[in-house]
Amino acid sequence: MPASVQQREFSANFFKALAHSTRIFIVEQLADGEKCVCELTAMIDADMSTVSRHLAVLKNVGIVNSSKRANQVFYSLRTPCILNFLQCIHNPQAQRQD
Amino acid sequence: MPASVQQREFSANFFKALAHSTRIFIVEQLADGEKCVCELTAMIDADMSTVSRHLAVLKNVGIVNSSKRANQVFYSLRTPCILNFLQCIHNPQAQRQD
DNA sequence: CAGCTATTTGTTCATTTAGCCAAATAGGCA
DNA sequence: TGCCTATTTGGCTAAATGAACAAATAGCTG
Repeated sequence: MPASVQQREFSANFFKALAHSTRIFIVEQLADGEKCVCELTAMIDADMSTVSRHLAVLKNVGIVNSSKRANQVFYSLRTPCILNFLQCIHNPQAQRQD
Repeated sequence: MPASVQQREFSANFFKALAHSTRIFIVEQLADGEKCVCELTAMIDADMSTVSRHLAVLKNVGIVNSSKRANQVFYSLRTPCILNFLQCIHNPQAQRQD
């Protein structure tokens, strides 16, 4: 699994996108199904513009998808394996798969 | 899997530690077994002090272990599930495990 | 002990990021 | 069309990060 320079850049950007507790929260919320910006904003103590930017960061690396219906934008999780990895982070020993 | 605020902070710091292509490279190299700072520095186009700081970042969140032997410090990977996750990042669809 | 090698840490500078507010955009609906 | 709601984007400031060089530390070895 020797990754190329481009692959490493991509991976680093992917991790960067997850490197914020608000974005982790968003990912966890989307595990239950899609949500619009307004729903997420209601759960997060921050401006809607801030939440929108967090979502843009996640979308930019393909972690979430967005679909516009009426005048709302719904975001959904596109990379559910993040959820597995979150478990591994908190319990590394139990998750060895080699 | 509703995480607590502290868990999310921890996860975010974990991802932050991986959010740099040099640190991804280090993790990949350590997949083959432990390496000392000088070996890693020889592979990376950066100052040894920079590599040492990258290793400190990884160690700080428990991604790597270090053990000093003679006057060298050897680093080893403590969270191998990162390697699985790297694969998932590049091929999300193939890795659904639900 | 003195000198050498490996590593870490202090300092500084440039770049990036997060947040808010305000303004712009887009899609209903009267 | 004109208003209202939902969302994104521009502009700004404060804080965090990454890198290099130099200095400090730690452990050999003569």
